[in-house]
Amino acid sequence: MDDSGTAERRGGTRRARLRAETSAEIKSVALRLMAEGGPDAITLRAIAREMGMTAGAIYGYYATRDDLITTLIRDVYGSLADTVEAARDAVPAQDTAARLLAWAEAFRGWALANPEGFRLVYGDPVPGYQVPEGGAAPEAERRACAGIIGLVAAAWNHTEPLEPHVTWDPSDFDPHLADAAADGLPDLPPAALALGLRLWGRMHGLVSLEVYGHLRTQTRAPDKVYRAEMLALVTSLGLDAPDAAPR
Amino acid sequence: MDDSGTAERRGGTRRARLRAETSAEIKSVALRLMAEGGPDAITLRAIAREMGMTAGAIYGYYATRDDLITTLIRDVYGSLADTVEAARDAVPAQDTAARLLAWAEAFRGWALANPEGFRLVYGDPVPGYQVPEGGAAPEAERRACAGIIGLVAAAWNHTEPLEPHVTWDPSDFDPHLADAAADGLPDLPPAALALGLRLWGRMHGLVSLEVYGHLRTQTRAPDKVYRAEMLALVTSLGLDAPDAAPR
DNA sequence: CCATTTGCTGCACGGTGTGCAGTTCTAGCA
DNA sequence: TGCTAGAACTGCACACCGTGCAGCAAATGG
Repeated sequence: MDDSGTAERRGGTRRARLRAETSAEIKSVALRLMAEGGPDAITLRAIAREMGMTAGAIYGYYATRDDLITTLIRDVYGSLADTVEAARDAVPAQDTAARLLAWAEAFRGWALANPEGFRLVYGDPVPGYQVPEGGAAPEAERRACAGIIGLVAAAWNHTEPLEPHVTWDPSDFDPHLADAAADGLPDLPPAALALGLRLWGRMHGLVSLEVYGHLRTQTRAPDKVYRAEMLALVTSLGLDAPDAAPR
Repeated sequence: MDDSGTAERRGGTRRARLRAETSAEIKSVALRLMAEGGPDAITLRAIAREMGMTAGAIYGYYATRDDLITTLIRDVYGSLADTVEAARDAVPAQDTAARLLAWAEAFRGWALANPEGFRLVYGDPVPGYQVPEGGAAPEAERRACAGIIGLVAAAWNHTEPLEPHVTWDPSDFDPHLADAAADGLPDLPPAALALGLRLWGRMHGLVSLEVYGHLRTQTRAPDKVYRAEMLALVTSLGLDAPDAAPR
């Protein structure tokens, strides 16, 4: 059925292909289980049961349960980064305020649509999982940070005069942070990096409270609260905030 | 040694006292285990082992493991509320900006000193734990919210003109929220409640990112970032921010 | 002094992650 | 085409976990 002899030339041998498919199926089953029953539902035995295998068989694909979780985090964080970047890029590049709002709304929307994914990425992912050194998904996290900092950079001319004069040192930040954000932007001052992280925290705060159920006990309109905060954020950057109900 | 007959009149019989002590010891051992080995270390068997008992014995004090966790959350959240309130009250009542900053710094300080407690309260507390309906510690959470909203109320005269005009409905918020904050404050407009929640989120965001290890991979000075954000927050309320380095 | 209540043990059940000996199947060579 | 090395998988074991329950011992209270 297949050219076993020369198969290695065009994308790996049949064995390797089957292996990759099984590995991908493990991940997809794990994600499905997580979506259905929460992060606690990710158990090797459940995955194996679903696939008609034994738990031990998974150890042929992932050295340990935490390795599997780390891979899942990488994938999920990547999908988050894709989502917010797509939302941003659906808005004309000139309208920085709208791009920032689109990013922020997409972030909250993704988090509420994938609460398990949000917990996986930003919280205690799963019983007993230990985040590996250097973070679980450094690449996607840098993408997210770079995206926000890029928006800050686009607004920086308006924003800089409004910022309090705190003296920053470039060494206060991860070197990759400035590099990733500086796509065409010659040299962004460290204060802008700090502002980017602050914006990140500002978006993360309300969304995190909401995902973990702390906000809904206090208000019935978390969306309005979040939107008001994001409008205030845009204003604080010196940008013109659109009207309250743009949609 | 004690008057067993009339003991019930002054604080419970000897049996009840011993029972209360054992119950308290269970909690303290659980907290110690959590501080040493993370939230995952809170297992009934480990607690019992530490106390020279059997796991089953704990069921005489707490109906289920989740009940114990809920009690722990209540205690820990209460200690957080105590800490931030004390820090706020150590500052003269007139200086609202300084009181807010003290609150914010105490919040971050507590979170970094008790990361497990922070996870317990604001994150997935422990493997498989389900937050009971209405939240695990509604009383302490209301205290925390009321504290922030009280600070907003104290600043409201300065702040109101700066706020964007979003129309809020009083029914957007939990009725208890306004009640708890309105200690002598006759009727706080809903916009101030919304602002309080937004401040809560703004403090929570950076601290949460830092506790879960997302901030340190991007910056070496999370304290500076947080402080800058809090100074900007104070300014955005229309208050005079103190100098950058008050201590 | 005795009956009752209470606290606890010992054990069982089903669940978990993790290894390892042994078996089955398949890929690739002769 | 047949054969063999090795990959993939099973079955089982171990040590944990939360949770119940029968039974026992001690403290309590009349």
